[in-house]
Amino acid sequence: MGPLAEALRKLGYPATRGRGEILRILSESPLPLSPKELLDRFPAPRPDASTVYRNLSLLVSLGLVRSVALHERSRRYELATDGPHRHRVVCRRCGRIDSFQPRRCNLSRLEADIRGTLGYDVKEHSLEFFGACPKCRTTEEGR
Amino acid sequence: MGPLAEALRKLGYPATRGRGEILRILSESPLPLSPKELLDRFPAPRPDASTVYRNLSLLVSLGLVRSVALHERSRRYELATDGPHRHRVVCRRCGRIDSFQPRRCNLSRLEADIRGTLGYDVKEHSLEFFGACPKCRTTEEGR
DNA sequence: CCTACCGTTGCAAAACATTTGCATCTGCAA
DNA sequence: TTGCAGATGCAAATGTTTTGCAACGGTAGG
Repeated sequence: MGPLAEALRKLGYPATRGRGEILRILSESPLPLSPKELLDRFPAPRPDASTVYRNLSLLVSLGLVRSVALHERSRRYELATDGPHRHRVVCRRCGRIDSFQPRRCNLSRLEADIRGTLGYDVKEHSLEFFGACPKCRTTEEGR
Repeated sequence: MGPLAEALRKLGYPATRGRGEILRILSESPLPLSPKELLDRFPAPRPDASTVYRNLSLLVSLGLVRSVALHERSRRYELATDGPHRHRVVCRRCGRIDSFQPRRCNLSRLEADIRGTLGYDVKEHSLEFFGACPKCRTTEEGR
């Protein structure tokens, strides 16, 4: 029984198989997954889609999982428990996604500005880059 | 006939009423709008939702409009033609959205890193902040 | 100003994503 | 081992976005 079961139970929620699998699958994926992709990677017996949605939203509200918005039709999800968050780079041409960990987010200054100007207490941010991946870049040059 | 009609025609697409209205409505909104909100602000006769979707995707592909992802169920859209892009601050509690224009995006260094490390030619980025707005902050303090 | 053509629009329906109600089942604590 | 709160499966509702098709409208050329 992993630390996730522990974390869940500590928060007062049963550590069911579905929840454990979601956390395991996300932890094994280098990229954030859509609910559909997540479901596809479930070992049999697969839970119902509604169960996956319900659990994702529980895990998000508990802070164990976080959503990633890549301007697609559906959201993606990643584990929020290992280390600082990651940033994404998406290829506009072929859809390839890469992620990287910033040395350090030098956005604290900007966050302080926001607090001063707009009065928000900023707790999180998300930052995504869009462009052309190495492969598509060379293809694109012949335009 | 505005400069938008001109821009459209220059690109080989008819400047229809629907397209003009989308650009006008977006230009008058301080915040990015969902397709639904956009439709709600159309003066009668309102176009069909499918027309709005079709035109949004055309305008995005032409670079006149851009999508904004705020981790919601549907995307939002904003004008891409006036000045540099804006960043968003979203209140996790009440959903309030504010936007601001960064003095300058000091992300060029990060973009150079990405080019060097991952090989991407980065053309755009989006940055959103999440937290508690002034009003919700005071409410929250009593937790 | 008129015409023909191509692309756009409305409408209906399909496809897809997400949420909800309810009866049944399961994890957990006593 | 039992009881109960909460989780799950299933079906259906809801919301979002896409698509097919026939009718319509904007534009360029006459």
